[in-house]
Amino acid sequence: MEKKELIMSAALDVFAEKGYHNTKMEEIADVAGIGKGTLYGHFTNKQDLFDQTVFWFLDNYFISLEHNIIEDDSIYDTIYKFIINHIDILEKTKTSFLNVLTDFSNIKRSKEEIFEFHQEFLFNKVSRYSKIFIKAKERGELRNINTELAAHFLIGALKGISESVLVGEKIEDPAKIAEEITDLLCYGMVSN
Amino acid sequence: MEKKELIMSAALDVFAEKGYHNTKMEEIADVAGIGKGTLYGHFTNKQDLFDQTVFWFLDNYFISLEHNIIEDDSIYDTIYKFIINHIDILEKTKTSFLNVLTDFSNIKRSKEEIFEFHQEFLFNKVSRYSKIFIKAKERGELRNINTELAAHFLIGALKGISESVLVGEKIEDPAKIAEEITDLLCYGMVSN
Amino acid sequence: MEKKELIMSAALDVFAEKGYHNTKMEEIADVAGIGKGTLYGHFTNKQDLFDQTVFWFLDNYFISLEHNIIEDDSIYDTIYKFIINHIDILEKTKTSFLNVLTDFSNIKRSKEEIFEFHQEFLFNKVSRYSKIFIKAKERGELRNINTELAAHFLIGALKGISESVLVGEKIEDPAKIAEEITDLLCYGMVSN
Amino acid sequence: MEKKELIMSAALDVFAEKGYHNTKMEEIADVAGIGKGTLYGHFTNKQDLFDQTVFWFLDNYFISLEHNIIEDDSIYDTIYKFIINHIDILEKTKTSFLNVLTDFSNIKRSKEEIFEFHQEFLFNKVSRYSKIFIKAKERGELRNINTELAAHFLIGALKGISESVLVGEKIEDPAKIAEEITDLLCYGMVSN
DNA sequence: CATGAATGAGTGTTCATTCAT
DNA sequence: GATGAATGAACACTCATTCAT
Repeated sequence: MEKKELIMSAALDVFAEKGYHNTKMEEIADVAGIGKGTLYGHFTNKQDLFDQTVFWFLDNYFISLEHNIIEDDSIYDTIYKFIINHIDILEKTKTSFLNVLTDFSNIKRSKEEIFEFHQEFLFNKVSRYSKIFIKAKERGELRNINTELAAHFLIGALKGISESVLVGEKIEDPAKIAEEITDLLCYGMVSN
Repeated sequence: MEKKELIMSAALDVFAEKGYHNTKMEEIADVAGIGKGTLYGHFTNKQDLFDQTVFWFLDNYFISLEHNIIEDDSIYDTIYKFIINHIDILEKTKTSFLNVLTDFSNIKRSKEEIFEFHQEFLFNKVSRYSKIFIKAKERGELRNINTELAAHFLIGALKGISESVLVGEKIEDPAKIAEEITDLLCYGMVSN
Repeated sequence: MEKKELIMSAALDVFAEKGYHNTKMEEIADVAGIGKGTLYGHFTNKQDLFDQTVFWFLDNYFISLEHNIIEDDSIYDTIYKFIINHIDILEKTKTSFLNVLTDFSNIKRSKEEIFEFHQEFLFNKVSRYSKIFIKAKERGELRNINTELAAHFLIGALKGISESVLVGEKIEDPAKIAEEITDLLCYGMVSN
Repeated sequence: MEKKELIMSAALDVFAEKGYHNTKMEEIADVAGIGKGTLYGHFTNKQDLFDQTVFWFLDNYFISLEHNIIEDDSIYDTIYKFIINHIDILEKTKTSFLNVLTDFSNIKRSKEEIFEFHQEFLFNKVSRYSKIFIKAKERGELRNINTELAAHFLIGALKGISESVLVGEKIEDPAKIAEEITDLLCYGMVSN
């Protein structure tokens, strides 16, 4: 792993555990096992380190999220694998990094930057999740639903899982949760 | 409005716009039109002001959320009114205060406090939303679904709406959004 | 007791226990059982309250110090009674207020004020103690010693007693201490 | 001189001149010619800086106090040299730091800390001064006097000298003062 | 290129003092 | 005159960032 990734990996851990404002550059350096000054050779400043770390994490997250999913998978299988993969990542990163993402808007930025960031980040996030629904719709599996909305449902559920983990709960049966989410998303809640 | 509410109202605006760490006590005082020192006559410290403001907002939020909803409303009508009310509150508070809530865990607290808070807050939040699904289930309107999960779906959708507003989008047609959400939650996404 | 003395009495207790800078005007008011604002009806400000309290205490202290001492007393008897009276006052005020006196110079004042105060206060203090030695010298009881110096010896001894009390020690045998001090001052320490 | 001593030296000057509570960390930094933040690299906080400075000063003070004193010196010579050394230190430090010492108990501490400190500090101080009397007693030079009491006499006299300096007086003739103090302590004040 | 000692701008909080009641 | 809610100046301390080594 190159130095820059080493730093982002350390930063990910610390940011995720403490949030942006409670994370000290020195602690990141300590966790990375390097000197404080070295951070500034790779990143302009704290905000830059945070931003790059988040996008680096997201890239990895979305790649991992699609692990094992193949083109032909039904929407059911796709979501099911999403959940399993998500829980897997949660356990690996040992933290609910997703929670940090909300921090994004709380970093001191100008209104314009916040706006721009949200545009980019939210679009990025939602569109990534929407993708699967759009594909399924194209395959004719789905009714004419609002795919973005479905993405938000899914994100809400994943957030709920993350929060449970954050509170210290152990995910005993990922398969069951995956089934419940998929079932509810697919068939709705009303009795026939 | 008594002084304490005046302060919390100002705090709500500022916290929601800037997040906990970027909010200066002085600014809250300025917005409230009072002196900085006066804040400390009503709240122990910044964190206390934040905590009380959040819970005060939540209480009002949940009361407003149930506005117009009557006992006999079907689950469809209940959710529909939820959405409408939520959008209404969003516009009134002019901020997406819900986003601040995530800040909660990011304020410097001991692990134990974070844990305790999350237990209390998340349970509070989820259970409030779950309630309507539990009731509907009791009335026989729903399949044997996981009501907490449904709550997370709904929260995800509401969060999505909030984020849109945060990004500056205007909610053109609340009714349509309400219908979409309710429809998707009720009937799922698969084509029968 | 008139209001002003009531206040000074309360101030004495609090200043003596906590020192000037750790004493809050509100606490003095509380102890005096009056409102905070009332203090400012009797004293210009905190410093004025402190100054007046100190001089008021000193006046009482020096009066009490000479309790029971009569014109004809020998220097031995005079010092002996001084010690006894000093210990008595210490127990009554329950604090070693003398320690506060050193605080005088530590209050924020201009160089000139500090100078002026010290001139007045130290002169006052030392001359009061010196007086007895001067009288005794006049009566021919003493050698041609430096009376101010003798006063400092005595003050040092009294300070030592006060400190013992401050540390929590109980003065078991005032008479013995009084005898030791007087003896040492009178006859010196060398073996004839 | 290493950085830490440089800081304590500056702190000594400022604390001695203004007292604990009127001394700003920034001023100490200014006097030391360093940045405010640097102080915190060497000391935990203001109180820690004060405590360490006091004990550092005391160590140096007591070493200097015994300058030139040799084992065989009579009690007279020992005290004489004490006074001369004390005046010498006073002039070198240009401040009456001894006055600061009284501040010790006035810094905000818990009752327990004050107690513990006094125990340690006073014992330290008095026992250091007592030492010379104890030794002289062992050599048979002295009557069976209370050595602690003699120490308090001496401390009182030194305090008196310090106060004179504080008030701006110049010590014209240290030798004379030393003689007077020693004489009075040795032979007492009563005429044969 | 790496380091970490040094920096100083920035902010939460205290408390003497004021003044409307 | 008495009150105590309101005020805001003042200060200890933090931590992102720099730069000499």
